[in-house]
Amino acid sequence: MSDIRVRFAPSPTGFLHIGGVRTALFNWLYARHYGGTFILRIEDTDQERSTDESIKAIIDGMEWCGMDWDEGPGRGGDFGPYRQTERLDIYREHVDKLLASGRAYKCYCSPEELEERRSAALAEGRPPKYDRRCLGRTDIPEGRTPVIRFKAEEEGKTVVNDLIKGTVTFDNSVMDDLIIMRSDGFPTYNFVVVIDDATMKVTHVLRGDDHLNNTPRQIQIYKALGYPVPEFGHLSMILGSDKARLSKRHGATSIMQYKEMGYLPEAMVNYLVRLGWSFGDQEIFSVKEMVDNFTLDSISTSAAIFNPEKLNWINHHWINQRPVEEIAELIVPMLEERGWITQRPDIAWLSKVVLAQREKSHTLVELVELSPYLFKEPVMDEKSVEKFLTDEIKPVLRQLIGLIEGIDDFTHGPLEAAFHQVMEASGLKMGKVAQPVRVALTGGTVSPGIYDVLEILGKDESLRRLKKAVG
RNA sequence: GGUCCCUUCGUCUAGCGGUCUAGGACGUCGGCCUCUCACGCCGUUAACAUGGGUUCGAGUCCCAUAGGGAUCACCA
Repeated sequence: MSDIRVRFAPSPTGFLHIGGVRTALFNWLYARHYGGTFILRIEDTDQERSTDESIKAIIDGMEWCGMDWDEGPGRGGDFGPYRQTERLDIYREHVDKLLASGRAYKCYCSPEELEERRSAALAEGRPPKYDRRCLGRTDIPEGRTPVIRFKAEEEGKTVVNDLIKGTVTFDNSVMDDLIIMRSDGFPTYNFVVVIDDATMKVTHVLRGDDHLNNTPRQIQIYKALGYPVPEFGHLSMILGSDKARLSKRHGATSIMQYKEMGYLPEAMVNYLVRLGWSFGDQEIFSVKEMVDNFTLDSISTSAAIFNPEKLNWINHHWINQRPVEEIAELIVPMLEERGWITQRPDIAWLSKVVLAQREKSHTLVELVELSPYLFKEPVMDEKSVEKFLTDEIKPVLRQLIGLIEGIDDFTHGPLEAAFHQVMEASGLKMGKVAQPVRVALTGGTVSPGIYDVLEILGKDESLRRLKKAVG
């Protein structure tokens, strides 16, 4: 194992977001490619919004995608705990250290005062920066619990040598003294993320580029504490079709929603990896190919728009790649949900359904919804009945019924022979015979190949439907 | 508004100074195949944001402008 250590650190305030999955994926791939360690850490210092259900959603999503972590919830590790609410002592220790060294100080300004000064500054067009009035303050106001601020560098520049964006320079004068511990005793994000990454010995921080602006202040904290500064790599965001940050109004954003919509994890991961990463002209990647070829230098710097059509295409590809039996297993719950089956179906039989329908399906849900007539009485489409189940064709169908009744091996070969016999006798072309049969069996004009439909339905059911159609 | 990031077909992207009259993929459109619908196959469509430099030569380097995004909380 190399000494590369990366992490994915979501906050459990909702479901696992598509953007988060992509960030996790890049970290995971980086770790797996170089034989490093992948850490899952739960950032739950926001007590108000964090929930256990969300933690479960994150874990479920990660597992569904096949991203396993080496350290973190359920796995343990030498640098835990891996939930921030269980690390409060560690943060306190570091705050004290900063306080002692003079790199942090107590601030008694109330939120109201701060807000007042903030808006005043904004109104005058000045940057809203904390004026340090509590730095070195000796009078302690009664009845106020202070926050603790980090004393930022006043002069010079802080340089981020970003693995993806390149060298980014920030002027220290734009950074103010950020609050590292709130009055309720809970530390804040920009502080804990540093402590966690430092104490967990994270070597590479790969995260969304919405954090790029936070990086210089974090670097200052690393330095103030004497910790080595990790490498940073800031991934650009995933956008919706209107170039705005991906959100609910662009459709599904939760990874598990995609599972429910009938997407395969290998398809999601394949699609997501190509959003911002490329390997020549290759579009289709197995997990192994991704791991083998993943490097940071082929990550693009610009934001990418999430494109459902391409996802569909990739999902279609992977649906057709999986063993049919596995797809059959995956659609069982969907069939149950719809009440189309009441007991566990025969997987060998269900696999035939999958085989017949998967080519035209972008998702598992589509595959299922293409097939109601294979599970229950078909709904007869009036126009199709009128057009194809004519009086002229009925004698032909009766002949076919007669022939079919004599078939014991109800499979493609014998069925085809029966059709050809009927075609010869009637002088009709395949299309003229197949369409009426299709309508009789499925209620409509769209279905898999007619022999497949017959075979899936089976002899008894096929004959029943055909007889019903000829009256 | 300040700061930071980004800018090749509608979309994802290849391109790392000459091989680019810019390649692939999704999508679109057309065709072939065909028992329907699809799949598949073949073809089509369409882009270097703009303006200056640097260079013998720029999609590729630099600078402006424009546009987009992010961020400026006792959220993460």
